[in-house]
Amino acid sequence: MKTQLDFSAETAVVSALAALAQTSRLRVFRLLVGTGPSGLCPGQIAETLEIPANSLSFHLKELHHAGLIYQQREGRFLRYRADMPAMKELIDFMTAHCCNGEHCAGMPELDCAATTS
Amino acid sequence: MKTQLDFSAETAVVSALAALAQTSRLRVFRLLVGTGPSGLCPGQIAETLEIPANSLSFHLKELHHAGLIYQQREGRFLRYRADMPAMKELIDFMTAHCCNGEHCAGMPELDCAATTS
DNA sequence: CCAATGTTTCAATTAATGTTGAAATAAGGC
DNA sequence: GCCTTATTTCAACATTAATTGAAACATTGG
Repeated sequence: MKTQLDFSAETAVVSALAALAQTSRLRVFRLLVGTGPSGLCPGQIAETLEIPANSLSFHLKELHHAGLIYQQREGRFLRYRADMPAMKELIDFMTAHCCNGEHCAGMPELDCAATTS
Repeated sequence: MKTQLDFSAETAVVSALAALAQTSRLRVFRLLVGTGPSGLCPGQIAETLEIPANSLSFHLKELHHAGLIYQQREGRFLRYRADMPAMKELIDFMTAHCCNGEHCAGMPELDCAATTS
């Protein structure tokens, strides 16, 4: 078996990782995960995390575009929730490509000088 | 129990996510994971992924600073390997804060108009 | 010591990202 | 319809990240 990478889900994974690779956004997402199906409105998030409303809006959009959260209007409020299946997919990808699915050991040594033919 | 976030490992997690949130770096890391303990030298990585040597060096440094890979000199070669325990920690963090450790359901509804006291 | 190869650093450029204040939009209550 | 509140958009700015060519450094072999 040859060393080979599967680039199929790559762009989606990179987007999701990038969305979470920022302090404010990671906090927002964790907060939404913590509140579960009830979700939260931007006002509550902004107050809880002390993020200005427009900055938060920007970050929510990023998370939304990455497919990690979704929104639902409720009157004049907008409720955001974490997309748990999407997050599960991300973790599954990471797990699959971290330890090749299960273990992390045992590969034959390669000679650095021997370039791939 | 109150909604509360643990910011302890946050900066490390953000760094690791940021390191992986880039196509070239994700490919490099996945390649190193794939080769396991034998690791690879920059030359091999550059050739395999068709990344210019200096660009690769930049990305390797980023991954290294994020603690996801480590290097070991072997003569005039430098061997890079994925830091599997570090990756496992990252995945564990993600898992813990994705579904609160295990499940993803059941939280009481909150009223958006009711701000946290 | 010199030449050859592998790898990194440097400097410069370009592109992308995060933040902010002010203005605009959306919906509900009067 | 108008006021109030919630949320988003816009424009501008500051910061940071990615890419490249050229030069420098490190190590081995002759």
